Amino acid sequence: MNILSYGLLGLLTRDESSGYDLMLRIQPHWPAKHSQIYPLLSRMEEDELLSSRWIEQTDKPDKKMYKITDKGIQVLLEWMYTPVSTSPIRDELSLRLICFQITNPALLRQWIEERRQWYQIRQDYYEDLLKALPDEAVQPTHSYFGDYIVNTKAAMKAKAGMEWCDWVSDLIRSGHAEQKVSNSH
Amino acid sequence: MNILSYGLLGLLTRDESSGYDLMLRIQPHWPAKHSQIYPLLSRMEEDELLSSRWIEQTDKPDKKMYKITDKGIQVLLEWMYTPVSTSPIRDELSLRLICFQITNPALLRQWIEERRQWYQIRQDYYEDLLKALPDEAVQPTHSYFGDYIVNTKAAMKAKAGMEWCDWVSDLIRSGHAEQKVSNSH
DNA sequence: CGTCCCATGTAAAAGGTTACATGATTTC
DNA sequence: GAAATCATGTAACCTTTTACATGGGACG
Repeated sequence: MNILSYGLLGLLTRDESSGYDLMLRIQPHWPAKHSQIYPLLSRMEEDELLSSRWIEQTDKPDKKMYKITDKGIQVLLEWMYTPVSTSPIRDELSLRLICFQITNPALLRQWIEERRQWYQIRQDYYEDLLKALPDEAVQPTHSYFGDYIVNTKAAMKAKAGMEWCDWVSDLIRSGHAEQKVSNSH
Repeated sequence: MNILSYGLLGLLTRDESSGYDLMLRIQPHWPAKHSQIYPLLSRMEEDELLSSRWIEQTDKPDKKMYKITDKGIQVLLEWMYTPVSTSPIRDELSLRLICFQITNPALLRQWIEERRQWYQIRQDYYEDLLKALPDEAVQPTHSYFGDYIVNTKAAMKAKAGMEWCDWVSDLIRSGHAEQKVSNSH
């Protein structure tokens, strides 16, 4: 049982879902391909954390709907009371920046511009997800409160990324800077 | 040749380094264990991107110092002109939050508190790295400008994370909220 | 006396990506 | 006619983590 498996179990506490649908639902929080998800679901069914049934469809391919079992809920609950891990952050851009001097300043400007666009797309994406939530999700007792704060986190992180890009752009435009305090942008 | 390999090559454009030292130097930007780095360095030496020599030490174990070759610089430069990838973001906390309702509110408060502390430690860490840089690193022409902006990025991200934690804490303290606009905290 | 830092390596296992494989329906 | 969406699965490969393996010096 890895983190992704628990995440899938968690999604299944809300709705009965197909593997394909679970892939789409978990993507915003934990990118995973179908080739990784289908075997995990099979294994969890073997371990009796999930049960499944085939739904026949006429216009679309048939699908296998998964449901969490009592044992599944128990296993999920046990996980919830274990320490939360923090994932390592790996950004190729960082590795390029620390040696970008061997190239030219235009390349730096291009990277920052591209990255800013990427952050913008991400911010828009998560704000769309927020808009799709019911208004009552802002209340801590609401069942979608978790989605509300998680999507807000992603949007805030993207915004911080954009601010960093703008800060770098200003720095390279002016060619110099007064201070090197990180939170004085 | 994976991203980590290029990152190691990049660090070696600055100084001749041992594998152990490269591990310590790359950790802030790309977490990697020695067991991953040593084989990559060996392979790059085989491919003649690096050369090495043993340095005998009396008080510490002997070490193998790596130097980048002309071929290595060429390969690194080619990589610099390829598209920059963006790493997927995976956070266990997000997966827990979207189904935390099956537990209790105290657990949520605990997770946010712990996460805030973690962000604080990260911010302090990257600000210490910034303080260790020479003052002139703020200038885009300086050889440490890359480190300056990369460490600032990490510090800003950590700060954004803390702001999110505080925002969530406020939400759960007040028990309700007026708006659900992400950038109105 | 135990733990941390230095320093190098290998092996096995787990996690994740890319490619292979199939196939109907819808949309441009 | 091409591409995207829905829908499931397997196999090969690459990346990363954990564990095995060794050993001296410093510090408390």
